Amino acid sequence: MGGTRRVANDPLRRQRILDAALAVIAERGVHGTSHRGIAAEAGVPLGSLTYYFDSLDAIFEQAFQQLADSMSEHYRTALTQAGDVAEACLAVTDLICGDQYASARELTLLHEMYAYANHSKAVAETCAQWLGRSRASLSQHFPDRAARAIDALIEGWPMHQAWEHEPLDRELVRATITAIAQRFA
Amino acid sequence: MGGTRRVANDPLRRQRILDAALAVIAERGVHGTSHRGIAAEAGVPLGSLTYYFDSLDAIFEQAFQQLADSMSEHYRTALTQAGDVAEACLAVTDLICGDQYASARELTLLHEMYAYANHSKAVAETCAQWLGRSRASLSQHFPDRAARAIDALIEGWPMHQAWEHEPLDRELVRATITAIAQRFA
DNA sequence: ACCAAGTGTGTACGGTCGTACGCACTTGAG
DNA sequence: CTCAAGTGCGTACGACCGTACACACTTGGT
Repeated sequence: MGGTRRVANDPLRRQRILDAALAVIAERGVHGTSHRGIAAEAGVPLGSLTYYFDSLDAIFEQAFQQLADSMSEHYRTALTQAGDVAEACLAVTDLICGDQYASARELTLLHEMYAYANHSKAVAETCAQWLGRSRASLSQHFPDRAARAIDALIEGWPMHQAWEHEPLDRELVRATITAIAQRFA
Repeated sequence: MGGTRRVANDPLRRQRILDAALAVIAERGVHGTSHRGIAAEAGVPLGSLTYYFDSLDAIFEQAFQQLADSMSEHYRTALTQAGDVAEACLAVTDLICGDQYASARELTLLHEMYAYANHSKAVAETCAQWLGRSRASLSQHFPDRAARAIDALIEGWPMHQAWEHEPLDRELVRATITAIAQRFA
């Protein structure tokens, strides 16, 4: 029953468009991102974008959703690998200081996502989910109150660092995390 | 010597344009802000914008500079009024939880500024200055290491809160600040 | 009074944007 | 093979954008 089934010729194209969108946003910001820029970056014709996505806003929404998903996942694995609280503190320190979470590209994209979320209901929801998942990862090792405080720190420290000229003091970060963990143990 | 001196008819106009720019950015984001939108908000003709400012980027740069200045000032007075470390901890708690620094409007504008700074040398410099001044205010009461950690928290916590549904736990914030202050006393 | 020069604005132009849409191509059912 | 239906794309259109600029207005010096 139900009509004939057709198969997409290029099922990866949709994904490549989303990747290209994030690349353009990282380089030029949401304010400098257009259908044509994304199409050029992805190497697909302009018509493809309107075929796969309803609007430019829809592209942003789904691209940011993908960003949040991949960051949540990275976040989760980093904390799941930790065996005890001490290791968890170290994992968090790496998250803050390392080039993994805090790479310039991811930080830039995060800023763009937060800015965009203030004007998009859908992306605001994405942010809320990403927040919830990051706290859930933290809760594997820390009590709720500590998780909240540490989460705020993970957010704020790399953001501050983005405008700083000197590198982040790794030992200072570790000591701060440990102090919070002990305070709310 | 030097030609004749002329006087501006409306010396406040420049300032009103900058205020209008921030209003439009807060409401529609940088990506939705145009010369015409700002002109309508300020109640001035379109030509005024190109007369007072070289380009739209220049307007953004100066509007964000003004934002950073006013926030730095608010920040500084809040901390200067504190008499000792305990009062400073309370002042910081207010900064994080209160509606003053953390009002939805200021938070939105901050997100927009950070996002824009990744693509503008001038605004990046504005961010760096604003960061330096906030840490200087903190240094009135806290040693350098504590100031850095607390500063990160002030940045991250309200940002996190923006996507949270329940209100911030004021007592948790105070306890965290105090713990950091004691750890690096 | 007259003029040079600074102040302010309405309009228009070239360009880019988001999106719609007609058309070619592909494919599986009959 | 035939064809209906889904897939994919080139092009075009109306809207809006940033900016330039010609032109009026105001004012201080002479």
